[in-house]
Amino acid sequence: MTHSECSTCAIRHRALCGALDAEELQHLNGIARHKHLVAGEPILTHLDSSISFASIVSGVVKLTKSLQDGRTQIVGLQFASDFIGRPFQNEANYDAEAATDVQLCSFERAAFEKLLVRFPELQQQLLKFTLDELDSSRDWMLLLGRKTAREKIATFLAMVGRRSLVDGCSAADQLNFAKFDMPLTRTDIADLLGLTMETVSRQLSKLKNEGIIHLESGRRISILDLQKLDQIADNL
Amino acid sequence: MTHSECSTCAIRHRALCGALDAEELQHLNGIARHKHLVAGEPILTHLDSSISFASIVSGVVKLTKSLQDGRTQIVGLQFASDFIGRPFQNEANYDAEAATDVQLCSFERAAFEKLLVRFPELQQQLLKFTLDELDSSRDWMLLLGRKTAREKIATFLAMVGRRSLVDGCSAADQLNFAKFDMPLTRTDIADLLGLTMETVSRQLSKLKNEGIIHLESGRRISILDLQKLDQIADNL
DNA sequence: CGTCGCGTTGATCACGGTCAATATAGGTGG
DNA sequence: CCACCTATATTGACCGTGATCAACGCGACG
Repeated sequence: MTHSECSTCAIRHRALCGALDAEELQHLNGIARHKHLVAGEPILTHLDSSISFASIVSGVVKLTKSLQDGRTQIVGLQFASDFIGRPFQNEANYDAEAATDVQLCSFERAAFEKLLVRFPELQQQLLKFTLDELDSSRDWMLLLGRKTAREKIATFLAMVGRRSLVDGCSAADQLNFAKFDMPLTRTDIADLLGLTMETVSRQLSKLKNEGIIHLESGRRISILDLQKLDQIADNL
Repeated sequence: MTHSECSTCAIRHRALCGALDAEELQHLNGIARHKHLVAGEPILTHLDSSISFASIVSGVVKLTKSLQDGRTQIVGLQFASDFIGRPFQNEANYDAEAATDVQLCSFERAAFEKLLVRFPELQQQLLKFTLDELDSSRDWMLLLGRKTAREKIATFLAMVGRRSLVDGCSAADQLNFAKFDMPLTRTDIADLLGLTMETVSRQLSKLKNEGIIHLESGRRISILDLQKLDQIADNL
């Protein structure tokens, strides 16, 4: 809940605020509040959007939609430097919740929307972010509509693996190996890929037996052959 | 290929240009070119984006993505007044093609992007459009990942049916009935819903036998009970 | 040490896919 | 205007992937 200094912020140049110069940044900093959430905490609901807007400083956030009978689909995974919230509309049409412990840099709605009008660079950055998200949601539509369970799992592992290479800043020059803590439960993975958790578990076991990945203690995963995963993902 | 007068344009107030006042509109009009495409014609490819940006004046455009082996997913359906193109990036990561005959109001890339910087209202309108598209792509992810074939078809029919109520300006006050020409082939519908065209055909026949819709001559469809479709769509 | 949440594995089932035959509708030329 | 042709759509029989139901394993924590 403190005003910390933006200039030392880990996501200063990758996040939305990266579009602003030092002087403009002061205004954003003035309305920013840091929040820490533990895994499972809701961030915003289609009913109550307690936090209007935020940049993710660390951790993973899942965006979900559900049918009345409980069937759930994760419609977006957000990582450090990603933006959360639905401008120009009081309520989002999805729920957001912390998948891991999460640190947010959050903004109150009215104040943030004022800055959006005042600084076109900020609005342009938000537009770029939104266009990128739209691109990846279209990739995901192809996955959900047309890929097999095996291809889905491979696509997902390659994605998370690559992201951990970047974030973890690993010295893996060969770029064919990754080791990370899976930020999602098996059920979450199922809800992201449009599968059941049993199918997720089976497919992971299969990849393990084929020597493509290694599963130690539930959450800890090693990708032994990232290239092979890419091949499986796109059916090459 | 003519400069027509924007003030008489059918989509003047619903499309991107709706954000501009008469004077600003002159600048946009100056770079606009009208194009007519027949069904099946490509609009932009991830390889060649011959038309950089455009508003749809009439007709339906489908955005598709494919795997190497030919499996295809429609990742977006665009109607009159919708915007086409990928700003801030030379190539889109999808293909766009005319699903029906289409009239476009198109813009050359560099000129349009200049206007985007010059008129923040235009950029804001584009942002709003993009956010709306992101919302509906998330709705579609829920459909693709979690709905049954029957629910998918019902959702789709209700969507197209409602849209035809608006466009066709029908006097259907009861709002429970719609009649329209399906703009997509069965294969297109299958690619949109993540099904095969056989399953699409079977589900349509089933709805027909249940008296919820009426199928005359392939493309012409009547929705006899729109409310019932909504119930099926969301499993109420 | 027992409980609880999470994950794995097995047996069976059903939804939707595949392959194939037939039907219908536009479209073209005689 | 009809005969023909090809696209597109419907229907049927069968099959396979992934869902469902259920038992068991395992680790964390009180």
